[in-house]
Amino acid sequence: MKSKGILSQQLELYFMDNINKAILLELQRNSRLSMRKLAALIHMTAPAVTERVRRLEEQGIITGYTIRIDQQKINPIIEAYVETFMKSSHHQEFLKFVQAQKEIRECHRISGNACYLLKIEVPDQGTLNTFLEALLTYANYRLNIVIASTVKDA
Amino acid sequence: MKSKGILSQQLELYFMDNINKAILLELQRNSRLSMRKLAALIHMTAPAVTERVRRLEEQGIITGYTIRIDQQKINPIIEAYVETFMKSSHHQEFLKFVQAQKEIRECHRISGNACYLLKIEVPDQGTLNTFLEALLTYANYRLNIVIASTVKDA
DNA sequence: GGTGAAAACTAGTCGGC
DNA sequence: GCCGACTAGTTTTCACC
Repeated sequence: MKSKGILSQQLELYFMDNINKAILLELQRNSRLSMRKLAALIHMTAPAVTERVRRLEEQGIITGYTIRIDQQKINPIIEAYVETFMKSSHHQEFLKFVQAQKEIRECHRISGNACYLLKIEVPDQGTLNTFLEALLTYANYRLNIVIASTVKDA
Repeated sequence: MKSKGILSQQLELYFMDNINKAILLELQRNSRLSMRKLAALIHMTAPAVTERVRRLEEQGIITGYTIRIDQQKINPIIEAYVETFMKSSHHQEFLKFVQAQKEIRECHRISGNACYLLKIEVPDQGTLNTFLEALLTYANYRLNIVIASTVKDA
């Protein structure tokens, strides 16, 4: 086994050829594929593809195997994007608030008008109201309720 | 086997007990679990859990098995949320534009100030510029570039 | 919904290219 | 870095309770 210098190790770290791209694409479409079937899809053998998948995991490119769930079928929710304008510069406290509030699904620090863009999900208007009152402690906001969405698959 | 009336069939359609919730949670954490291991985790037997998963798929609650990918490691991108203000009411044409532009990852019709909130991903500033010029045909916009993000797991 | 066994499939390893 | 074959173990899928 050949030893490698630091540089080549780093270059290799995020090396991404067409085969790896194909692997990611197929696993994204169906993560339950066995290594054999995956190998067949990309015209390779199981051991080779297994090793590549192992590396993709090791490098943190594949960060998990999960399912897509139709949340709306389970319990309908109200989605909203909330632009927040910090009242003071207590960002640390605000970020703690973000972590604590389960209604907040995403928090994006953005340039431009607002300080943060929050994506929230609440079961009903009452919960929304409570949440917004809590938010007011930290920031003024502009509420954008989602009426319809199109999300493209990766 | 007891026959069921139309009503009970419909009620059953989205029936979601704690066991099904547990199944979804575990599969969300690891979709490659075998039915056996999944069954062990939720204190059931494999055939029982297999049947439940089959139904969850059939009902469209589980819509796919996929992987989480660290996109930033593969090719760093600029993410932005773009609020758009329609110049005219040609929504149909705009929605065609949304479908056609691969830079647009999500499109949310929202109440409030803007008409739509777009989430876009571009590889560089040049692409961003080209995209925004194309967008200007349909709408005025407010650009919010993402500096940092926290996304919570479902 | 549980059980047990048969049939099918799987990941992992090996020498060789 | 990849292949093909082999093996030991695991998984799914039944019929039946």
